[in-house]
Amino acid sequence: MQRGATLKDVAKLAGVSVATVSRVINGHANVSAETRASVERAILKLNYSPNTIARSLVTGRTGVISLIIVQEDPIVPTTWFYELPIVQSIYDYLKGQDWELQIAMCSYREFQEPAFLPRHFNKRTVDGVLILSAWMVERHIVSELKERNIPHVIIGAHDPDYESLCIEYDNEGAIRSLVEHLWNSGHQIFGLIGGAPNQLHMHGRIQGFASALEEFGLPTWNRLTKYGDWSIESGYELMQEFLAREPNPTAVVCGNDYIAVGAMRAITEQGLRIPEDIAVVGFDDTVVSQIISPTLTTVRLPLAQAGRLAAERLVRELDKPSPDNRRVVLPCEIVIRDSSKSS
Amino acid sequence: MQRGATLKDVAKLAGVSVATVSRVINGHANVSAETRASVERAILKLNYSPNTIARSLVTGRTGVISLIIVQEDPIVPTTWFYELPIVQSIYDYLKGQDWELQIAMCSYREFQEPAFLPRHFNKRTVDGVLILSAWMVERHIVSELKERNIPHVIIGAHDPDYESLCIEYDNEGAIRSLVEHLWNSGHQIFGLIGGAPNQLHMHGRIQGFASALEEFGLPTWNRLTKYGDWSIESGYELMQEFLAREPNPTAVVCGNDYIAVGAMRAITEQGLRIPEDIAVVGFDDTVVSQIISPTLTTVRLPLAQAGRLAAERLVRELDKPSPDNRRVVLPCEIVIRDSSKSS
DNA sequence: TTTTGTTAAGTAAGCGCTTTCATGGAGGTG
DNA sequence: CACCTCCATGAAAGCGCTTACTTAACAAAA
Repeated sequence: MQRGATLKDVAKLAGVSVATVSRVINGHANVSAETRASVERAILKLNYSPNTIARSLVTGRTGVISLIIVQEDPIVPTTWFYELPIVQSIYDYLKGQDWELQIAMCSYREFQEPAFLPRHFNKRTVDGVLILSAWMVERHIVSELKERNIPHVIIGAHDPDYESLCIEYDNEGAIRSLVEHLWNSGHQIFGLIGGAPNQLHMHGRIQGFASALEEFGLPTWNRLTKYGDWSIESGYELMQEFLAREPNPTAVVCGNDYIAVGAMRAITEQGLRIPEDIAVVGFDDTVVSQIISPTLTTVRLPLAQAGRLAAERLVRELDKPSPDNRRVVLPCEIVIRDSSKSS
Repeated sequence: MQRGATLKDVAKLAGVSVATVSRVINGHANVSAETRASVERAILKLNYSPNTIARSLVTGRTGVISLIIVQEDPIVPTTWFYELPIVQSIYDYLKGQDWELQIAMCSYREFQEPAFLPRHFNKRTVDGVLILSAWMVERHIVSELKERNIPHVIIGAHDPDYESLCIEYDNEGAIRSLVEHLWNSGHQIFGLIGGAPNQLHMHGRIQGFASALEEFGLPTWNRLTKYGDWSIESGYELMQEFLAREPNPTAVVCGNDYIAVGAMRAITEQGLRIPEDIAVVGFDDTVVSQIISPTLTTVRLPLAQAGRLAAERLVRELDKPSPDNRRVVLPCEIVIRDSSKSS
């Protein structure tokens, strides 16, 4: 870092005091037009720009927001598809509002450790925090944040008491739409192949699955469920299990697109056709859903919208702390493709 | 941000001067063991941690590194697969070294504007910069950085004069291996479907393609090339053009996996078989290469390695500025799958 | 004994800014 | 003309830290 001109230099050149220069810079009233003009001339001449650090020391604000990306443990590269669109939209918004973005990544285990936040804020000096997590944000984390008086917004999850601002996806509604779509095509026996159920996403999807089938009056024995992880392999294996014993589901709802790809593989290997014999739907609308054959019906999460909204809310909270309505649940869009089209 | 205990508080509690406390914190010599112990006790008792901002103001260092992610204009979501692994590996390394990571994203057009860097460093106070770009980093950017005395490393590209530290991929070597592999399977007529040739990646791949074919003694008319963008659609259309007129290539090298997917679609639509009639290879080893049928031969870029290496070098430079060897070219691994297997 | 060196600790300046308080002049009022 | 108000400006404190300089104590050398 090179040191440029300071307030003092500008003041000297403009023939005024540093206080006046500071007033001009911060747009305060009570500065005469001529003084302002001469100060501005001096600023231009010296190519002056204020030292953010010094300013922060006085004001106690840094203009930096921290984004904590909470990840699987160990990290699963396929979750990356999910994270960058959110980062992008957060950044895009923050850029327009003149906030800086600092990022941190950690596993959900690390994140849960009581020592995590103290360590995190030890060195870091930020005004607010965005938490991108697929897991419940534990109570002690919210307390810690409150205690330190750091505004925060949770993206994709919530805390047990819904105390924090949070932006979530309507997983239940999405699953419900999916089930409705399949129901309308005449399906009666539904299978669910889930990913790790400790993730909140999955939790909502499981709930939605059960309640939708209930709503349609399906007997309990017609709702088959299996849980693995989020991989192609897991989908493949669990689908094989479904196929190994009666009753076979005629429609399979998968926790994400990768699981669906695995399931489709298992189905076609058995010589069964998709969607004629078994319909398959996924979740997340990743690029694979358009490439796989048949193309995969799936759910598009409003990732960019979530990121932007979270950033917006945090900035609003930072500008003037106010009790805001706490929870936002964003609707998801179902994307119908060939893997579930009724013939 | 909540204000906690200060140096002064610690000094008072320990019955010493602030200077002594500062010496203890920074591990300076000339502090007696008892004094140190009592200061440390006071620190613990007050749960004190130094104010990074105040420290930065004095030392002129912030402990923050900025990562500038330079993107297509408009943004193409499919490049995200590329960026996050790099961010991840950078972060992982920096975390261990106690550096913070601030990120910025911009289009390559914005990045090239003379006003970009001044504006960027206006507010931002960072010690070093990592530039993730697929385009040549222009001379004036390097000068600006030099002038401001900000160490930097370029990832995935370079500047015209190779003045900056940079980490690149051996695109030429990768293409050469690919061509060699196809040559060994008996192919004689090669097609290349490229993405935007203004990207340095593509540049290296084009070069490598030409020189490899030269090396194998192929006549010029047997090297067919077409350029579009990086999308499935582009690959599809350009492949159709290849198929529309003689001579048809028997092996097609694509600029990335998406282009390859499009090309494969065009080929199978014509009733031709892959790889029997035409072999196809891609680039980037994205998840689609494993999902498409037949599975796609492709090239795996050492993304994580590049990110880590870049971070390492920057930190080393920051710790003790030293003329380092300037350029690193990382080898890529070719991943042979079904789309190019000789029968 | 006096001088010099060494070490532990303190004093105080200052990093570049914001902000409170003080000041003085211009203008308005009775 | 005395008084008050209002406004533009300046002086100076202080945000929390590092560090050059100083001091004091004590030991070793002369």
